[in-house]
This record gives sequence, C-alpha cells and structure tokens, in this order.
Amino acid sequence: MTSTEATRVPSPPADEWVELAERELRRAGHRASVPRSTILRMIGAQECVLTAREIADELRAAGKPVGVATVYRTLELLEDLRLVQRLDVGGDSARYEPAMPGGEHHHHHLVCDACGRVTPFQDPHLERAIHRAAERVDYRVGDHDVILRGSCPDCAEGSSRKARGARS
Amino acid sequence: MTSTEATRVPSPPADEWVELAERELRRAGHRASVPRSTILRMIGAQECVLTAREIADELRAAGKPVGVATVYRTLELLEDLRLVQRLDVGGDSARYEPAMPGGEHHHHHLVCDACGRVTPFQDPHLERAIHRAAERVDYRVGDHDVILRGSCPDCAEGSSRKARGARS
DNA sequence: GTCGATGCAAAGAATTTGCAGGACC
DNA sequence: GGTCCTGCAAATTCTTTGCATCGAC
Repeated sequence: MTSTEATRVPSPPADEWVELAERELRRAGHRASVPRSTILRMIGAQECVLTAREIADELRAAGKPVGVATVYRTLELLEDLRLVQRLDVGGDSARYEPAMPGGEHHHHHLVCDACGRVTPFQDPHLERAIHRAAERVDYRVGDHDVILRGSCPDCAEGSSRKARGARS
Repeated sequence: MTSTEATRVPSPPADEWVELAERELRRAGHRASVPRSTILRMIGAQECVLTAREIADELRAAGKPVGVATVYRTLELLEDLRLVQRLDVGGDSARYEPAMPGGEHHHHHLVCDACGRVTPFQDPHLERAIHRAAERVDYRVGDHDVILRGSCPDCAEGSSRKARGARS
C-alpha cells in the first residue's frame, strides 16, 4: 500500500469505546443497566454500521433479548452524547456506528449500490479538502458526512465491462 | 466574491430540466400524463430539495392535486433515470432535487442542525479531492454525496459565542 | 424509597402495493 | 383497444410513545 492509498477500515476502539461510553453516560447522569450495557458492548464490538433492528435481532439471537424501544432510546442517548454517529445511506432504516466525541477515528463511507455493503475508509487528503471547503461557505460547519457510491470489489466483478461511467 | 469562495446556489436548469426529463421519460418508453407533467414542473421549478409530501401538498394547494402514490412512483422513475437526486439528510423523509444525468450542475449540501434548512453549494476544489479519493479506494465509485452540517447564518447568529467547536 | 429504565403494545409517519377505473398512443 | 398510469385505501416498515413494572443508587 502506497502513501496515496486510502486507509481501509479505520479499526474502531472497541473495548476502549465501551468503557468511554459507560463513563460518559454515567457522567451525564444516566444509570448503568444490564440491557444498556449489553447494547453498548454490541455496538462497540462491531466495526460495521448497524441498524436498530440488527442490534435487537442479534442480541435476541445471542440469548440477551432487549426490547426494540430500548435500543432506539439508547441510540438516541448515545447520539446526543456524540458517542455514536448516525448514518443515512438511503436504505430503509438509519445505521449507527461507534464514534469518539473528539472526532478521532473519524472516517467516511463507501456504499455498494448493488449489495448494500457499507465500507468505512479514511483519507487525510479528502479530509483536508473538506475542512478547507467548510471555511469557504457561510454556515458554521461542525460535522460532515461523505458517502461514495458505486460497486464494491465483489459486485464490480460480475459487471466488469459495463462501465456505466463514473459521473461526477 | 473571491476565487476561493464556494459558489452558492448552483442555479438549476429549471425549464431546461423539465424538457429534458419529459424527453428522457418518453425515450424510456413512458407516457406523458397530466399528473406526471405537473410533478415535473413542480420539481423543475424548485431550487431547494423537496420531500414527496411537500410536492403532493403544494400541488394540492395549487389546485392540481396528485395522489401521493403517484408522486412516489414518479420520483422512483426519475431517480432510476438519474433525473433526480435523492438526498437523505437525516430527517423523517427523503428529499429529492432535479439533476442532470451527465452530472452538470452537480453540487453538495449544507444542512442546518438547528432549523433543518438545506443549502446547496458548489466547490471545485472539494470536487477534485473527492475524485482523487475515489481513485484510491477499491470500490468502483460512481456517485457521491457530501453533507456539511452546522448552523446556517441565521441560526448561528443567535448562538454566536457558544463555539461548540468544529470537530472533524 | 425514589426515580430512571425497560418492555410491550399502541400510535405515528413514511413509503409501498393491490386493484379497479381512466387516460394515452 | 390495449396498456400504462392514477388514485384510493390497505399493507408494510421504521420509529416513537404511553404506561405499568422493575431495578439501580
């Protein structure tokens, strides 16, 4: 991998994130319940973006059922504390991923139009370009989302020569 | 405005777009119906991004009521033909805006966290950075969405010194 | 013991779909 | 005249809320 290669999978903090989240939740005056901790561990363990339903389903399958409402309420809490990042890639439901409130491990996303796969990636050049762009607009910019859509390696294979053209 | 200033409101093609859309729809084997043309004109006339509900409501208010289902079906058609761009900014419903299939007039969006306003902007520098980034990943990238979130000029005014900090 | 947190089920909201009748070519 | 298109209403899906109960502090 050369220095111009975008870094794949920015490897989230996992356990580190879970502890941070529990600490921040407590600090914000919230209680530590079993269902909540279960959800936190599930989110922290996954590197991919999850929907509320996926979280609820996987926890049920794991023998630790948590009500869907609780999942949504927990995600809302975490989003307010900037501990999860909500991502709307256009599917039916919103997706969530762990985030560091300070912005470390920040990254962008590739979305496959064919299979729906979501792949995170980091790119310092792009990141700088975004910051510069943010200075040129008249909004006071805080966050940003960048989504590149196309075909993932697996799906691109099957339709290699169609070359629908990369429109801007 | 200096050369480093991002261009505000990329002024969409309006009538030009409506004609293009009708032509392309016909070319794709679809019929020209009254409700459909009405929707096309509504979309083409707006420079801001609209939700399906907004389109239906405004048309009803204008005395040209069109069923919501028809609005959705028309938007789906247009999206497939790349004549509208769907935008998920995180609200309850998806937003749509006219687009040129070739990518002309392509732009990005500023979203106000406070009032929900969506402002389009163009930025050639950012655009180039995105294209370069797209070459560094292993997806075959076609489209992209860039959303900068923060406070619009009006909303920023009221909370000027809070400076919650631009996290990356 | 108090008050936040949970779960279930009902409520809401956005979008899709089935179907009978009407419009376009 | 055969299809495609439309509108309405029912169906789906995602998310939020009300409320009685349970559990953390």
